[in-house]
Amino acid sequence: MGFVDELRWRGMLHDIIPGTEEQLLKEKTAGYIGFDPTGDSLHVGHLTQLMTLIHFQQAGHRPVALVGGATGMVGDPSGKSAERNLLDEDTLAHNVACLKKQLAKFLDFSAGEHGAIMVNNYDWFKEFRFLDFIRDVGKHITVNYMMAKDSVKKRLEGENGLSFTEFSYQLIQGYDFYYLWKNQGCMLQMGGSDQWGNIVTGTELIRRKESGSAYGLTTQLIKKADGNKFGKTESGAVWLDPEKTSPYRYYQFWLNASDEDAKNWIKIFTLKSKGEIEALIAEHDAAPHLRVVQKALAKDITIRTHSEADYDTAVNTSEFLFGNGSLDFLKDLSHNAVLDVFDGVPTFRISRNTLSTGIPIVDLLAVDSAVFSSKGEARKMIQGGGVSVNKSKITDPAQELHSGNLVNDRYLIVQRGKKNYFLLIAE
RNA sequence: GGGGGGAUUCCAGAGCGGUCAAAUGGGACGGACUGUAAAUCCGUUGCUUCGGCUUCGAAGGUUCGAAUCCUUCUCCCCCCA
Repeated sequence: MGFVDELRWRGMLHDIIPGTEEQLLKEKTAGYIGFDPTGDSLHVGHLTQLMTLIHFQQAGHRPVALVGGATGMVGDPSGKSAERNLLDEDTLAHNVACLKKQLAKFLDFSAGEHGAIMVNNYDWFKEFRFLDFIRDVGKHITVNYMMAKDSVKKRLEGENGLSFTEFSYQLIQGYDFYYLWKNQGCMLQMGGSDQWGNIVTGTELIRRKESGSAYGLTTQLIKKADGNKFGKTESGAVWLDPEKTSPYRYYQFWLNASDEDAKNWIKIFTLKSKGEIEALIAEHDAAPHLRVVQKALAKDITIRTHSEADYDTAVNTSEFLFGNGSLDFLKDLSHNAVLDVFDGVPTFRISRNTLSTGIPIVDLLAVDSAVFSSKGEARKMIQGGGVSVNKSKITDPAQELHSGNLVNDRYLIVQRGKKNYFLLIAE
C-alpha cells in the first residue's frame, strides 16, 4: 500500500496537492515536516506529525524533521488570533536542542537511503542578509498572494492587526521548502491542516523561482468526539517529556480515551495493520468494558514514547491505584520504589511528632498538608464520603490519626475522590 | 470633546435599604451507577474554634441596619462629534 493510501485509510489525510500521490508512487522521495520550538518539549498534539513521518519512512521514503530555529523567531500567524510574543534566542536554542532529542527517539536515522535527517532552518537563515532575502525570495511572491492566505486575512479583518514580522512568516517557511528542495532533493512538505497555506507558498516559490515541481499534503486535526480539544487534561497539555508528564500520566491519558476516540486514534497513533485494528475493535465491541482498544492504544504509544519498562511501571501503578490493589503491595517495596509508584502524585511531608499524639484528620489534611485548602472543605468532603485514608473510607470528620495508621511506619495514602491520590510521608 | 450604561462570590447573571454568604444557569469537585467511560441522578462549591467572622471595583459617608442610598476615585462598555 502506498503512503498516501496508508494515511487515507487511517483517516489522517486532510488535503493533498494534485500529483503528490503519483510522485510518491513513482520514486523514493524525501519529505519534511517542520516543528516549532515554542516549547522545550513536544506534546501529544505533535504526535500526528511524528506518525506521519514514521509512516513515510516505512513506505521507503526519506523523512526530514525540520526544527524551526529561524521560523520560531518570527512566529507563525496560522490559527493565532493575536500577535505572539517573541522568544529570546537562548530560550529558542534550548528548545531546539530539546526537540531534536525527542524527535530522534521516533525516527530511524540509520536506515541508509531512507534514513531520517534532522535539520534546523536557523542554519541557512542566520547568514541570510535581509536585502538578499527580499531580492531573492520576496521578489517572487506578490503581497496580493500573501494577503489572500486565510491566516493573514483573518488577522487583517480582526481587531488585533498583524505585524510585518508575522506577515513575513509564510515567506520564511516557503523559503525553507525551497532550500530543502534545492539542497536535499526534498520534494514534499507535510504538516497539520493549518499549514496548508504555508506549504502552498513553498511550492509556489519553487515553481516561480526554478520552475520546479514540489508537493504537499496536510493531516487532519485530531478531535475528540465530545468536542473538546485533543491533548489537554485538567492538568494541562500532555507532554512527551517524562519530566513534564510522567509515563504513568501519559499512559492514563490514552487509557482514558472514550470508545469512539480510541477507535479513531488507534489508527492514527499506532502502526498496527488494518486487520489487527479491526480485530481489536471487534473484540472491544464484544466486551466494551474490557477496553481492549484503549489498552492496546495506550500500550503501543507509551512504549514508543517512553520505554517498555515505563509501560510496565505505568500498568502496575494503575492496577494498584485503580484496581483492588491492597496496601500489602507496598510492604515489599523500598522507599524509592514507593516514590516511583506515586510518581506524579502530590506528596507532602509531615512531622512524626504531630502524629505521635494523634491529630484530627481535618487538621492533617488542611493544615499540615494541602490536600484540602480549608478545614471546611475537608470536613464537607468527608461528610460527602469522598475521602479515604489507606484505602478505607473516612466517615467521621472528627476522627484522629496517629502513628499506628502509618503504612510501612512511614506513609499515609490519602484519596480525595477515587482518582486523586496524595502521599503523606512522615519524617 | 459631549451623552449614556456598567463593575456582584470560578464564569455568566439576578438582587436595588432589613427575611442576603447573596436567586438561577454553567463550570469545578465529590457521591451513586459504571468500564478508571458516556449518559443520568444526588450532594458540595467564602472562612470558621460552628459562637461567629470577612465578602458584592476602591475609599469615605448617611442609617439602628447597605450589595442595595450619597460623595470621590479607578476601570470597562455603548452612542454622538
